Amino acid sequence: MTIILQNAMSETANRDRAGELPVARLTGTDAALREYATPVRVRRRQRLALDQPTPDTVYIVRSGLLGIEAAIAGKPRQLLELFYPGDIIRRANMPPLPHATLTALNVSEVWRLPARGFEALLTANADQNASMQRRLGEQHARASLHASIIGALSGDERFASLLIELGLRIGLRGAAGIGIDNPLSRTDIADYLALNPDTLSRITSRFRARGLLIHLGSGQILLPNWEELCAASPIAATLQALHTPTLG
Amino acid sequence: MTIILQNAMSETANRDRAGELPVARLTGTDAALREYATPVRVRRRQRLALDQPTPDTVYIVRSGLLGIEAAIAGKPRQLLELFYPGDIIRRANMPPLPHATLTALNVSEVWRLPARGFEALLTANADQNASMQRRLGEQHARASLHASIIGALSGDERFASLLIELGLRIGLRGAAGIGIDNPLSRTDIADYLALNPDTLSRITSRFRARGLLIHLGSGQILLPNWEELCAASPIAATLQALHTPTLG
DNA sequence: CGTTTCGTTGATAGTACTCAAGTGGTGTGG
DNA sequence: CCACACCACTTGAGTACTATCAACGAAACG
Repeated sequence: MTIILQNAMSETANRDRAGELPVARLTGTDAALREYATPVRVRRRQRLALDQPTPDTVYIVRSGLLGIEAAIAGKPRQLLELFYPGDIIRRANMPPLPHATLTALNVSEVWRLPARGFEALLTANADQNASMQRRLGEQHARASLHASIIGALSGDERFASLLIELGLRIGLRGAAGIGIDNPLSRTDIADYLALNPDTLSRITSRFRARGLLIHLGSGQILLPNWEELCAASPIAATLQALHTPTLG
Repeated sequence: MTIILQNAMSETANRDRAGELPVARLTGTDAALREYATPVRVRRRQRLALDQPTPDTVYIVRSGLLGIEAAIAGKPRQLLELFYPGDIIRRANMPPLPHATLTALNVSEVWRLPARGFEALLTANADQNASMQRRLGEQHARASLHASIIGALSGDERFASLLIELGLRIGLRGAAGIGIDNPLSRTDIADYLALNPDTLSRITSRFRARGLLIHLGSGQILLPNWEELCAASPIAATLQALHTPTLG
């Protein structure tokens, strides 16, 4: 099965994807951005400084997968938000919760900008400004949807929604289904979906029994039945809209 | 008690507040904004068009209190986000969920701008751009915190957090405690906190028994013990940071 | 003054959490 | 090569919390 995945043609091969090599092609606006930015490569589980709100560094994801962690006093750790290539990360957009850290969930490359440079870039270039605005709006929509998922969906539905999101973002279409490489750890998923790790384990067992999920080992999973997986989440259409790259 | 509230001096009287008269004083940036904007007055429960994502109208709250509602298929209605004076509302920042509507939760005034006018405003004025960016960032932080609240806190803690938020935003400090005028309906609160209305009723009963909440009738409530209320929420400090107006 | 709507409360059921024991894979040392 | 420890994960039993359903009470409205 793994071989099938590796050789499979992906329908989404023309866009950035977590876990792949950093994109080399630069658009015009990317080149302008590059002048202000410092490229930073991070390994898996590496943390990026996010504690001090005053300097307010801006990160722009080039490749890989990152996440914001935080913990409310006396409560288990939470994974607040996931960041994909193109996303903009800054402390001021996150709630001032204790132990808020930006962590690379996979090997990633980000561009680091001082807040002043970011602001200067936006005011200098109207197109750049509009595209950043649009991207921040998408991220806001995703954050709001995440609250909706946690508040309204059952555990099974939450997990199905995450699998759909990951499939759309970093999935590779193969003959046996959609393969996902290097996903989040079980603890990460539990923290993201506001579930207990034990409960999540029960859910994954149910999904395997239903034929929705196959564990391939070493962090590789396979989604053999995309149709039925989408049927298991009441927001499959919304996820499709938010996690498919806009062509414009 | 009502009289006490009406005559009470408020420590926060110098800022916009829901339920009061629209602010009349315009700063320089406000005046620039005003050229592009159409003022719209809405009564309680009035809905504003938000369905079509293409024209993407931008609303800026001048006074009052509004909220975004949505419903996932087969699930109860949700109140995704609350908007206070100064907030920026646009469809593109919200997830594409069915039945998404913008509703005035109190008598309010908003400024309506076409998306093009909003963009033009931002590119024309760097200060305006920076301040809008900052505001959108705050709103993002609040949306993210809301997910955190729903995901990690118990029903009692969620309700305490909402009372603190409302107290900070629209509360009037009186001799008997902090009074709040015209709050959300019971259903609104339940939909916002991702709780069942019946469960919420039990929680309010507990809060009254604990001396944290007094119902005054006709939508007026009183928080007699702010200290203890803050102790009932693990994120009181975070709420304070996000819902106190920045002096800059 | 009836009707309607909203809010409260009790009994019951469902779901997820907690704690604990068990399983499987991996790496290390004998 | 095997024994062992270690870790992540799984699974079972009991518990806590919230949802559901139904009945009741109170306030608003015509």
